[in-house]
Formats: sequence, C-alpha cells, structure tokens
Amino acid sequence: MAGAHSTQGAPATLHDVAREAGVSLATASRSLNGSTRKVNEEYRQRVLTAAAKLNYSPNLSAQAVARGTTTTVALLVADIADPIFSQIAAGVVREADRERLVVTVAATDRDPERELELVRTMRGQRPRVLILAASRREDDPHNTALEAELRAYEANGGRVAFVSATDLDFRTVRVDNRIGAEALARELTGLGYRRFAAITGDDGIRTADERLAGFRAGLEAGGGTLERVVRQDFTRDGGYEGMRRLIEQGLDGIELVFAANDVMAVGAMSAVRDAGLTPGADVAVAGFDDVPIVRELTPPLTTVRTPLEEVGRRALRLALGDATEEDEAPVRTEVVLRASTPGRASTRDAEQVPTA
Amino acid sequence: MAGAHSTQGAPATLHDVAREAGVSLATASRSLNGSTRKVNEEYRQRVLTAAAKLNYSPNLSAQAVARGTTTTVALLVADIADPIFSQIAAGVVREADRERLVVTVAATDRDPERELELVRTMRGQRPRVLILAASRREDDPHNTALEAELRAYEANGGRVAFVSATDLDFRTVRVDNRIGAEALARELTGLGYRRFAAITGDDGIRTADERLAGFRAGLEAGGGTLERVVRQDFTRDGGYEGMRRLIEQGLDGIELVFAANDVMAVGAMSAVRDAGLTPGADVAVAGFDDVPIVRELTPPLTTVRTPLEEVGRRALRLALGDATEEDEAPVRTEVVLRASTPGRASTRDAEQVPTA
DNA sequence: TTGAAAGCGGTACCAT
DNA sequence: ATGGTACCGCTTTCAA
Repeated sequence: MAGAHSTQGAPATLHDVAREAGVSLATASRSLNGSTRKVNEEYRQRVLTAAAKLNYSPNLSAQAVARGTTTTVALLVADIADPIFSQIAAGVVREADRERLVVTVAATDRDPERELELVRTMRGQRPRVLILAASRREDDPHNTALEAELRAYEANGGRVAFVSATDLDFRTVRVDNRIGAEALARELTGLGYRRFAAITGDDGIRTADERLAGFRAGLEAGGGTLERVVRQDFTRDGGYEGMRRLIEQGLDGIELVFAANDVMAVGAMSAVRDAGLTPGADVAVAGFDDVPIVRELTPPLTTVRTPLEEVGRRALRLALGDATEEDEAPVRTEVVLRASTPGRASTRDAEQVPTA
Repeated sequence: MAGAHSTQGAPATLHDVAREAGVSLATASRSLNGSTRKVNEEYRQRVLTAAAKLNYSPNLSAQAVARGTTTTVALLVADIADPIFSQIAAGVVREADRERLVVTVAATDRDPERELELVRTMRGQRPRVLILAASRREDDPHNTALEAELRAYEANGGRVAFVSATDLDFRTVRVDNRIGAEALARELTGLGYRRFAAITGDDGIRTADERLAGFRAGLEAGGGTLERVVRQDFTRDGGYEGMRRLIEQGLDGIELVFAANDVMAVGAMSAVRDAGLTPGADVAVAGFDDVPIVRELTPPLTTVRTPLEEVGRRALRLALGDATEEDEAPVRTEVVLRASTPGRASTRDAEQVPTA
C-alpha cells in the first residue's frame, strides 16, 4: 500500500519528508542518500516511512547541482535505427543500468558537423561520460574542433570513450577489425576463392580502412587478389550502389565481394539479385559484424562476428575507468562461414583448411 | 577562434561570465537564456562575448532546478536492438532534437515489473515527457501500480504518451492495426488463399489482439478461414517457435501463416526453411510493420507498412500537447504485397482483385 | 533596463 | 549522531 500520495501539484521534496518525519533536512538527506550511514536507526526508519508515504523521489537535477556531478551517460550514434548502432546502444544502456546511470542518446546522421554541434549541446548536461559511437573520418575538417571540445570536457572532469578507432587520442574500444578481416580472407582463399572485390566506406574511415587492410593482408597470405575496391557510404544503400557499380563494370571473373560491414553487405546482396544474379552462386558475398539479421538472408551471410552489445558495455566501463584488463584488450572477432560463400570444390587447392 | 578556454577544472559558470562581462548575474542570465529580450544591446554583446571567451555552456541541471522544469524526454522501450523499437526511438530522438529536448532511454526487456521499476526511477529525472513504447499486456498485475505511478506523474505536471494501445487511459499513438490486418487478409484471400494460421503475441497484448482481430475480420469477408492460432513471444524466437510448432503439428492444408509482426515473421520464415520447406512456395508467410530488412529476405516478405519513425515522432508531439489534428488520427498502415505470398492462380476464384 | 537577493531541491561542512 | 546553514548554478521577483 505504498501510497501515491503526492497528487498535489509538485513532487514531494526532501523538505517535505523531513518535516513529515520530524527531523532535520540534513538527517533526511543522510537517511535517504548519504553514503556512510551514521544515522540513528529509529530516525532512519521514520524518514524512510515518511518518504514512502509522500512517494518521495530525489530530484536528480538538484542532486547534480549540489553534488557537482551527474549520473548521466551521453551517447552519440550515427543512426539509432541502424542495427549496428542499435546493438551498441543496447549494450551501453544495459551497462549503464547496472551502474544506475541514465543514458541520453543523440544521432549525428553521419554528419561530422552535426556531431560537433551535438557534443557541444551535450555539455549542458554535464554528463559524467560521453561515448562517441558514430564512425568518423580521420581527415575531417571538424576534427580539431571536436578534439578541442573533448579535451575541454575532459579537463572539466568528463570521461570520453570512442567506439571505433580514430586518430584522436582518447580511450577507445578497439575491435579486431584487421585480424578479423584477415582471418576471413584466409578462410575464403582456403575455400578456393581467388579473385575478389571489396565495397568499403570512404577512405579515412578507420573501421573501413582496417577491415580492408586486414582483408588485403589475408588475401596476400592466401594467394588471392583484390581486383577492385569501391568506396561508398557505410549504409545499406551504399552497399547496394557499390555492388551495382561492380556489376555494371562487369564482374568479369570476380568470385567474391567483401563488404566492410553487414549493413552494406545486405545492400550488396540485394543489388546482386536485382541484377538477376544469385548471391553465393554467381558471386559470393561476405560481410562484417554479424548483425542478427544476416543469418536470415538467403543465402545466409558469411561474416565476422563482432559482439556489438559487448562493445557498448565496454565503452561505458572504459569511460568510467573501471575497465578490467580484459576490457582494455581489443574486442575479439570471429569468422562465421555461411552459405553466401560456398566452398569452391573445383579450384585446385581446395584442400581442407583448419578453422582454427 | 572560439577559445576552448575553460581548461581550468570546472566549466565556466554564469557567474564567471557576468564578472567577465562586468554585469550582474541577472543581466547575464537574461542575455543568454531569458526569453523576452529586455537587455541593452551593448551589455548583451558584452555578455555574449564573455560567454564565448569562457566557452560557457549553461548547466541544464541548474536550469532545471531553478525553473522547476526540465528539457528531458524519457523513453521506455522493450528492447533497443529490436528493429521495431529502434525505429520508434529514432523518431522520438529526431523530433526531440527539433524541440531541443534531451532524450533518455531505458529498456524494459519486456518485463512489466522492470517497466514499473524504470518508470519509478525515471521520476527522479522529472522528465517533461514520458513515452512508454514497450508493448504491454492488458491484464498485467502491475498495471494498477503503473497507472497510479503515471497518474501521480501527470499530477505533478508530467506528460505521458503510450505508443501502442493499452487499456490504460492516457494519450496514445494509435496505429491502424485492425484496419491494416483486415486489408491484408482481404488482399490475401483475393490472391486465392483460403486456409490460414496465425502466430501472434500473448492474449492481452493489445497490438497483437488488434492485428489478429483485423485479420480474422478480413478473412471472414474474403472467405478464408483461420484454422489455427499460436501464441508466442513477440520476438524473432517467438516467431520461430510458433512456426516450428505449426509444422510439427502438421501444416496440413494451411496455405499461409500470418505473423503479428515482422520480427516474428522473420523467425517464422527461418523455421520454415529449417523444416526443409520453402517460404512462399510450400507455405506463404506475411508479417506486419514493414521493417526495412524484410524486403531483403528471400522471398521478400508481404507485410503491412507502419511508419514507425513517424510513430515515434508523433508520440512526442502528442505528449507535448502540440499535436495537430492529423497527429490525433490513427497512424495509417498500408499493405505491401511481396513474393512471400505469391498469387495462387490455381484457386477457383483467383480473379483479378483491385489493389485499392 | 538593471542589479540585489530570494529561492529551486539538495548536499555537506561545522558546531553542538 | 544531529541540526543549522552555507552553497551548488541558475532564474526571477522586486526595487531602484
């Protein structure tokens, strides 16, 4: 029977509670929120009872001003509806919840200028932590301004964490992009593929670059060649357009197209079908990230699993400073071979390749 | 050359700005944030200059305490990573951004108890708006407590908006679930389908119930029969399990399975394939919502388009109270016929059906 | 118009 | 341990 009694007009304040309990403001505060308990148990009970009766809930804003610190985590993503970012966000929210922190989200729509603007706006919240998960370009003209902004924020006691690598020197959740892509390429050459193309993000997007570099290295080791590289937006439509162009120019011997992330890969597969070809049969496709949906495609997509929720959780831990050693290490990725890259039995060296 | 000068240790306060500009606190406040401008232009400029120089950014928490009102929108979803909710969230965030409001998110994980808990927690933020987008059950035991909580919140000046219908009487963004499902059923019978099954959410989930009821009505009108109904979680795995059971029991003449949302439909299609059958050919499948990914499936999924981002935007407008007449009307849905429900030419009354 | 000062809801120091 | 009180950063009334 906890009465929702504060139906008056304004929520009960600590003052109300103190009065109701017949104790001082200070005691009420200590009973309710004070860290080290040094309150007479009887008083304490009276305060708790009064608080319950009045349906008291401490005003976070007021606590924030008084304490000089908030319980807010500010999260910046490129696009909330994008499965990659929504998974990361889910991880951040889950971890924040454990730490009793509140998460605020904003979307940059992949516009660096907007990102900078948003970071500036977010300062008003005085968030304890600022997580930047919108994939960024290394050579963006706004970078210096962004860095200045973030440094100032840190100087004021804020903690910054990036989700994918940048050239900016802040705490960063690193993903084994290079290693994962290299492993993928090795597996693919092991399956008998030799001639490749890649659809990737703009030059300068670190994630894309790392994945491409890793893929290249793996091909080299495995005897494959990367015959063409198309750069597009890091989106479904970018992937579609990239594949469309590849096909338009003539696939012409290319056996497999690697898209630098799954969202692009989805678009790429769609373009293959729209061209009247069959993904997997006419041209193999591989992606990166293993977002849940790609298992459901036909054929299911070969990709490199990235534990995106874990990435989100880590970003928060890292920013908070209570990262374990494990948290500091790059996030491991894992190749997942599926039917979009069937084995090419016909190729000469299609021998068994250990999946290790 | 806007100097990020506040590299001291704490962000510049309005006090600092006032001193720097050689004016009073009040004047500084009025110049920077005051609504009606009644400040001498010269002073005003001095304040603005000082603010820029000190890289001043008003402390939102402090403003909230002083004003007695925040600029926060609290959003509750079932699961941020779920494409349905992430799209709604994207809409809320976008609209909030327009209104210069900050969005905080939390996930209920579909647990009504947790939802109640979260609502209570959120009170601490004193959000101006609380949007509940986690699909709820009508008969949940926590409902009365939730309602009490929300009423109290409203009594304190808060605005509540629900995203899908409940029996709770609050502002609600209504979706044409019934009409959409009915239209879908009509189209499907028009295509020659006669024998149906449905996979839906638990009885009591309004969205699921409305869609099922609409579908039933449409079948009746079109001469189809709903031979079986399976109830499962409103998730991908729920859809999978539902279809698995249907197949296990023997499809046995059922031509088309309607899943009450696309996420379930995705799971259902997967189960069809895992059973060695071909969706669309052996059994047709239809969903609801038209999340972006279902176009990409093989076969592409027939569904009922729901403008989810718009739903999110509306929820905020509705809560804010600046909803237009259009905003008050139910959100229109639209049948999208795709290859997962091919026309059945063989059926006797497979005549032309106007798509109107 | 401007500035002094009284709050807003809390926290935390300092005597008692 | 408890209560009085200064103070957090900002808004807003009230006089001047």
